[in-house]
Amino acid sequence: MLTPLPGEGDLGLVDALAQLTFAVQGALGRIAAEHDVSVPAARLLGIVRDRQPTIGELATFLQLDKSSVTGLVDRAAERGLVTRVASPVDRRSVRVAITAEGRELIDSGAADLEAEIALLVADLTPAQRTRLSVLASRIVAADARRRGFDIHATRATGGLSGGEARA
Amino acid sequence: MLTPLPGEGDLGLVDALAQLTFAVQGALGRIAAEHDVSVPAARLLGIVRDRQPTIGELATFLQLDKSSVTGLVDRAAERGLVTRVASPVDRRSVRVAITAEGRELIDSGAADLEAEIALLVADLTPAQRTRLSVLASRIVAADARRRGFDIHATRATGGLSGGEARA
DNA sequence: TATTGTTATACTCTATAACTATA
DNA sequence: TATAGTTATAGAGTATAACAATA
Repeated sequence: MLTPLPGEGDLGLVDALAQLTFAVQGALGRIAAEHDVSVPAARLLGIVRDRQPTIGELATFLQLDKSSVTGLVDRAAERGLVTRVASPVDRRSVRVAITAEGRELIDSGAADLEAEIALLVADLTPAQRTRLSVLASRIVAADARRRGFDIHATRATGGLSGGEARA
Repeated sequence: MLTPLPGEGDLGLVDALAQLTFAVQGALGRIAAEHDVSVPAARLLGIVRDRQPTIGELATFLQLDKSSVTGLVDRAAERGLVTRVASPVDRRSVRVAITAEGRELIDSGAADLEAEIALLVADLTPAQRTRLSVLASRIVAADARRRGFDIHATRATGGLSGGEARA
């Protein structure tokens, strides 16, 4: 048993985390839809907001195949949200950069997400919110470490960044 | 500010929750893939594991369009994981029931998920895990209430059930 | 030879609109 | 008329396999 003596109204750790996940993903999906982008596209913007990763790095960050990232970047580029920048050192490689329009979108979306999360945790006391934040951070940091990512490179990206990595 | 005085290593509530979400969804995705199903299909199985909802009810639970649910059920039925049962009271309506094969798959997947979550929270003390479970449960319950769902109808579905509803 | 990225292809998921059949 | 569900269609996301360009 993962949860020793689950109390009244406690779903148990597994169900509680899974359902929390669906609730947060739902919020992300609604916000992304309001801005006419998909969740993966929003996540891409969250990452390139602070970096200019290569396609391969993005594939690692997002745990997707390179070809999937090609398509993701294609569609975001068609919409003017990102651009491909030729690498000066390796002519096989490209770096993905955010545009002004893309930055505007992700900044606005991040603010919306903060508001949605505030709603979601409205029932918790400030102390409980801090506790949750600390516990979630610890889990994410451990997971990132396990996967070889450097979570401390993370900035406040509105949470749309997903896993962060060191180049 | 949602997070009063974020401490060392604290990502802040928004980023911590969002990234936790991606980590859990990643685990869900890996497990589903191991069983050769998609995450939405696994979620469908998690719901029909304990109920025989109509297409419309599923659409409400999953926050999807009816036509999306039709496709989801079509593909799951082709694979022998669920079946459509004619409603005796309303001949327009169908109920979706899980098959023995579907049940086997979801039971096995739920066990895998429990193991993955255990890994994810390996760094936490038992007391911290309980605390996290309680906080997450409270958030999910409040969200469900807000959306008009009855979370207390929930059973241990391996967390694959998503939002629960009263018929 | 190995790596970076793209292309071709196929499947799943999703929504909108139009439809059928019941109620 | 209204409701339950399906079909037709289109677009996004994803992976695999094969490929071109460069290292």
